[in-house]
Amino acid sequence: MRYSNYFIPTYKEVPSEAEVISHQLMLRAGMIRKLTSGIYTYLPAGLRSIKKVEDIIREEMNRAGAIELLMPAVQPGELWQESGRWEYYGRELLRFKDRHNRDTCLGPTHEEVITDLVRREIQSYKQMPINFYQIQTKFRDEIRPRFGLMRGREFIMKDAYSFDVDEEGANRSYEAMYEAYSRIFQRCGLRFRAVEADTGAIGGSYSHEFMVLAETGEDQMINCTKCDYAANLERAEIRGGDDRFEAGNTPMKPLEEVDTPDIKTVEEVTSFLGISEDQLIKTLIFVADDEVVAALVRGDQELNEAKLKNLLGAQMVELASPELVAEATGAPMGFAGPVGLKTKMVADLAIQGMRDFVTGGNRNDLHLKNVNLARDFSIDRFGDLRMITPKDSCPRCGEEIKFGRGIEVGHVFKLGTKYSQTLKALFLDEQGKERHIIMGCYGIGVGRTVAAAIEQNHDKDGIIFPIPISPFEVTILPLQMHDAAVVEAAEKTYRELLDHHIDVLMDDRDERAGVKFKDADLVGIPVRVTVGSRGAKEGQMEIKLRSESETMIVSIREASAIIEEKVKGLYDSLK
RNA sequence: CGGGGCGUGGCGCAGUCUGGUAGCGCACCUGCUUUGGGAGCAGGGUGUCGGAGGUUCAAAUCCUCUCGCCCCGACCA
Repeated sequence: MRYSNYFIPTYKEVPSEAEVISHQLMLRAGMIRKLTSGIYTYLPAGLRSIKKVEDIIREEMNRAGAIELLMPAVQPGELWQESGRWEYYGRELLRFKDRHNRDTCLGPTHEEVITDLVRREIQSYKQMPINFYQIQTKFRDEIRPRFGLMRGREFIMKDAYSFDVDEEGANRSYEAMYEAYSRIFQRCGLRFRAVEADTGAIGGSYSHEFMVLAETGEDQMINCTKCDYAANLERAEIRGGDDRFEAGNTPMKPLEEVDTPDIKTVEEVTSFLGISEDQLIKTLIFVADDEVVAALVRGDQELNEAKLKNLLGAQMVELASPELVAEATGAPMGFAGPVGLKTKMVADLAIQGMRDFVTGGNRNDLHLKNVNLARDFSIDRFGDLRMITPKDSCPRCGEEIKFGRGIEVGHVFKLGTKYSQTLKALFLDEQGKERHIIMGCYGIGVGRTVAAAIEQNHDKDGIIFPIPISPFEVTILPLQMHDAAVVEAAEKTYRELLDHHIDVLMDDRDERAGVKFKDADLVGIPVRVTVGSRGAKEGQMEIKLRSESETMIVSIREASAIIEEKVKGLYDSLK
């Protein structure tokens, strides 16, 4: 490709709208432009990167036995009503009516469509296992799009769906995808980690997120410093025993009412009563699929909504509105407590060992002291409901854990029969018995992968692309376009590299040397070849890697062979 | 949806408080010089000051409404 015949509009200045480095650099390097909030045009160089990631994904998916197809972006609401998600997916699902007034939506994910296809086409155990994937534009009407391609509303995603006859087969499919994902991100030059994750709105029973390690990441995760346990924050289990307190044999003190005028928050109550936060129980009122539920956690700990949802087996949990809290407890927000409360009650395990604690009194300006389990109230169900903290230890081995941040670039789920049940995807087994197909689903954010790679690979001058996903592998900079010797040497090398199928950008613009250097660094092309008047006269040119500071001087005659070696070496380093 | 901020030439911004004929840098066009790390000089073009309404002799500036964007939070593969 010749630069003069191409389009890479670079910026010298940082656009004010961009906060994170990958967003800034993608704008500055002329890779993307924003159309409106969360919606971007991929400019030619950006598209090249995207395509390279897609190609790597295709290769590895095909290698893992998955089959590519392409499903529609526009989907009938009817299907979503059938799966039940029309109601539960929330406002992220962009809905509208077509001219016949039919409910319609833009696909944020494709479980419904693929399951519909499979239930029509797959009847027999002989047709499985099978795994379909596509690389396609998704639309999710995110509450708050941000950080450029990191969280867009319209974005390119690879989604795959596996179909198996039994649990064992489903596990094999899951493992195959897990392996494929590891290879994909390895080849993209990313430092990543697979962590256990909650299943969220997609549903299902088991999942891993592939996290690219980055301080600017939106997701928090923990990992064990000793064993290989790693999980995202929502998922991270609490080690049994960490919260065990010795209740002791001292008798329980009598229940006592205390006036707490306008004292609501944990800090206010504890300082007013002169107690520590772990002597208090927070009573949080939730709505879980239309049912009001009270969830109890220790005052110094934080409730984990994902765990609450799982414990209740609910589709959706939401913190109750102040009006609903008043209705359920008989008191304004801030005075809820378990004693005398009529709603269903669940509690974190840490509550079990507590003795003589403080709770709200379900009356305005009232708290209760010396409250005790069993004597004063009972709990419908106990479970691990709280957020993990740095003080906790690894749930597997008990060693120290570490907190980190990451960017979620991929997610693999075991879906089980969630969708094959609601959408009635059945097959006949060897005995001629009708059974539900066992599913898995697997996603990769393609644009986000490029953004994450930039987040991990850049310096003050710009992007330092891992070669497999760089828009170009090599750029040639003839510094004096009016010097025939320079142009000739550059053209010769350019032709030779093209002949060897190297992706090379020839900067044939009539620009000053500084401009060409700055642009090459900004765009982050991994191998830079410089041809200058002095060198050309002596039959030499320079090779420099974007990731290194040394420059290598080679003869024009050998240049293309050495460049090819360099390119190969960069690829090999990511195997 | 709650809180905060911002909309002035393609980009980055000043001007708004205190109303008086819209400016700077970069970019762009022409010419000359320059030519290995975002050149210099000279000349030039570029704006319904996000939109609508109002106050005023006069509005980028004051008032009302509205649209959009960004950040924090809630929320979310």
